[in-house]
Amino acid sequence: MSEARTVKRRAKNADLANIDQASSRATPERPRLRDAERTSKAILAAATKEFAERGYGGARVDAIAERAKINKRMLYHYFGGKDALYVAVLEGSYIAIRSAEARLDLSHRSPVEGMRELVVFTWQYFLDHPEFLGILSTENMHKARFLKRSARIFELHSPLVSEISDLLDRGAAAGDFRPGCDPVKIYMSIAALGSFFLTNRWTLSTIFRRNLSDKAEIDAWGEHIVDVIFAYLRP
Amino acid sequence: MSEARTVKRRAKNADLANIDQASSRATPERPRLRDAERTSKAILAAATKEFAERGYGGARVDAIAERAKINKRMLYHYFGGKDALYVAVLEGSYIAIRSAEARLDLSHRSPVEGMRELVVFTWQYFLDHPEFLGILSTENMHKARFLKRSARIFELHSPLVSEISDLLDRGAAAGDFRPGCDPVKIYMSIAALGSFFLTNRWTLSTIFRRNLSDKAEIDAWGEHIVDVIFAYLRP
Amino acid sequence: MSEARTVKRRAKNADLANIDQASSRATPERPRLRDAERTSKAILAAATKEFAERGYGGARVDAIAERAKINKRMLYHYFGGKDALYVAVLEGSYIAIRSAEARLDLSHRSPVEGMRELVVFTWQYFLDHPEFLGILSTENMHKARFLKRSARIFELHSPLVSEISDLLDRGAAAGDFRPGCDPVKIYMSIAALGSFFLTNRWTLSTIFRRNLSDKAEIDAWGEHIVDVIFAYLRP
Amino acid sequence: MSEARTVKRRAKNADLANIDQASSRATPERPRLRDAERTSKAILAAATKEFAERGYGGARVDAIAERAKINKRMLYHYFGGKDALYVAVLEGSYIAIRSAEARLDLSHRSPVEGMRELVVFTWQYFLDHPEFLGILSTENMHKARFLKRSARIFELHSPLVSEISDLLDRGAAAGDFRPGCDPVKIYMSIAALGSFFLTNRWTLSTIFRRNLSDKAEIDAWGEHIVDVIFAYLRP
DNA sequence: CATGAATGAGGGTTCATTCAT
DNA sequence: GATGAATGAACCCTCATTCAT
Repeated sequence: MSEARTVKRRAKNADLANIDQASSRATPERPRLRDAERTSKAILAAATKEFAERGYGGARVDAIAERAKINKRMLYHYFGGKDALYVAVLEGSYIAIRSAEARLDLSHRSPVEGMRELVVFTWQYFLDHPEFLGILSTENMHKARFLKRSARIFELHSPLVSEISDLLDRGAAAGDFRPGCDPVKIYMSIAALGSFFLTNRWTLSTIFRRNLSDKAEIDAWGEHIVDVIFAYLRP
Repeated sequence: MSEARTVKRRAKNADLANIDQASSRATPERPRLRDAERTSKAILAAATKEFAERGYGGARVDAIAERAKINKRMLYHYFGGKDALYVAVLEGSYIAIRSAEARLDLSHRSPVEGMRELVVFTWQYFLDHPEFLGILSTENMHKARFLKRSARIFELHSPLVSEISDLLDRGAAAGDFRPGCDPVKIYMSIAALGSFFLTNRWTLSTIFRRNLSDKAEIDAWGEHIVDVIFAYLRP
Repeated sequence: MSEARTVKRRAKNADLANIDQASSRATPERPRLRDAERTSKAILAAATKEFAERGYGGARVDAIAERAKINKRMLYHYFGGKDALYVAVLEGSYIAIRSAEARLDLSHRSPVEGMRELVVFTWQYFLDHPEFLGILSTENMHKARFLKRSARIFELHSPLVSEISDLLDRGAAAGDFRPGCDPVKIYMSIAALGSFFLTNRWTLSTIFRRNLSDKAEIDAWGEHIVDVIFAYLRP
Repeated sequence: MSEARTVKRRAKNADLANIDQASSRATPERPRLRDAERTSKAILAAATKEFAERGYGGARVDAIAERAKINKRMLYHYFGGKDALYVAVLEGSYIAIRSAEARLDLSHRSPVEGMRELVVFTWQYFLDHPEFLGILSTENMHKARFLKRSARIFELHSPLVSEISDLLDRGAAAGDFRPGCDPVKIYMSIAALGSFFLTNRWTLSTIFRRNLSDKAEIDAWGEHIVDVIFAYLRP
């Protein structure tokens, strides 16, 4: 039986970059009533945290509802189910980082300056948005099963590749970078160094008996990434 | 994991380095002897796969029993429960990689040769043992809660740091490497570049529309890691 | 996600004709422990009642567990789920009536005697097994969705058609029945008159203000069926 | 149904005989007038289908609202709730068939002609109004719990009994029918043969491997009903 | 040592209904 | 009158674990 009724409604919020501000509002004196947009943003923000912290399987719908301070039923009302909510979180996470990245405006900077900006931004973004790394980790554990469904995800990323490519070309032309670098490899190297440190710092801190969550260690690693990338780009 | 179940038994198997051989038996002519050891190895191997593929929360005790082709009750008999089994898997995974690493015998190689060997070995090990990365990912999602319990995990890693340190010192003395490099940072960089590519290749393949599971891409990335590390070490 | 794990186990009891005796046992002093056969029969008997009374959708898994006095979990252990349990009930119901019918041994009776026996048996069976009619009603509301899955259901019914066909042929040859009657139509007429009265007596009693659940009414209807069928068969 | 919800409102529409025309309006030139009546008829028509197809328990209030293309809240506004809506559907269904029947005007026909007319009409009505049989089936599964509440239901049916009684008396007097037939039994036989075939054809088609939804089969059964009834009435 | 039946505590999801606008 | 957001009570099902044999 179990005649699955099709989900009628999906997330309405295209731009999820401002998840953090979801709970702020013009009229705080009426906190949580009859406000569809606020409710759905609150659900998304709560779900992002829950999924990031516990993974898809470990995330609890009840916990999301509680975090969002909404009735569990609303989650189904707005998103249709755990799966669809997760997909919304996933897309929202990518949209958020790519939107922030786009604001860097790398094309108007010198190659060296732009590259440094990109590395520093990426590292800082990872630091400020641990949920993003958590979501990625979870999604990869599932071999990107959900992300593959997303039609627009590639288009979202082509500007990033173009901008890095542009930086590399200009850098090579100016003699700042060695020529022939693959922009995707560069980005992946930046992301690898940043992401690995932050997501794996718990086991790394244990096996090396060194608290990698200390500010000093974190700052040092940020500089390290810059050093590594520029050493690699050095002509 | 959230609901910490009291662990009643612990793994009885000290040396878990030979997980791979779990299902083979040294003396097939004596089929019913040492079944206890064989059973517990089968459980451990099955659990390693299951935990790596699905994470702690997603792993199913029934699935482990089925993979190991043993009665579920045996799992409790030998390991005491899901938690303890997971800890055994975790320790076993670290022991396995560190044991293999130790066999590299870096101290008898030239700095450049030894460093290349370490990078290549690490990359190859990650490629050959996807469970290892899966286990790490899971454990970090739990902020190394289980690993912290392990007393001997630090000792397991100090030889690694020493050997890298020795390589770096010898390399700096010989003028092959720039001086002052932190061996932990070097190892983390190697691991970061390898681990990130492999664990995140699913989402990366999707967002960049480039099949990173292709042999050519994998091989290219292996060389890329070597390039990056040596570029960074260049005096 | 919801990675549906395939049901591993199905009802083990092929012959479900003796559902009623499911709860009787040789050693009643140990009522409900570690007895797989008894447990699964108890579940089936309870499910048959529940599904018959409330339909598929209205039946509650909890209610079945309570009726069977077993832990709800066992129901999934033995049958895999509500769907599969329902299918087991459905098949069991058909097997039960066809088994009882087969014991009539119509081929050794005279055509008139045999036909009367069939009509009376059918009526009495419907009276004694209200669950059967309830199950049929439910299954038809779902347009036999589940029954269609059953491979063996047709074979189960061909002996019935053969036996009625034989009765009709012999009756026609003896001049007792008019020739050319369709055995399926005859059976359907018998079933129609019996089934309709019993399943619809609740509304019929109300609209005609006549208590059709009275023994006198029931007996009279039984005779009526015989009259109608024989009137139709009269040469 | 088990959980009796207190009915707060009742259907406002006394005459439900014209359910079929629910969505047509007499005066299309005044589009926004009498929308209340139109809305309530739309709800009723939608509910009739939904209840007939899925039963009381299986029917979804949301589905009814969607079918009727009205806001769910309106359903509560006009009918008070699922229970009361169901009762309205039930009464409407009976009123509809009895109204149509009354238009047969059996008292002005010869006994044989009238009886044939009644049989054919009933069969055709069942064919044309599958919802009616679905509603009856559902209501009987609940042992006519809701129908019993209806005060006027008996009066609705006494004309039918009278007319059949009149046919039988006139037929017996004319030597066309055997005397002493019970009009209720006759009607129930007609209904039984027609209803059983249609409601049970899904399982019957499966067990006898014969597609009873084929036009040929349906037509043949209609004739069969006439044959059976007249065989029974034959003096 | 080994088996598989049994269990209780949730997990995701759905439903009829009410409330604020 | 009409809308759709909000709710709490189930409902089906799953899981790690224990118990009897």
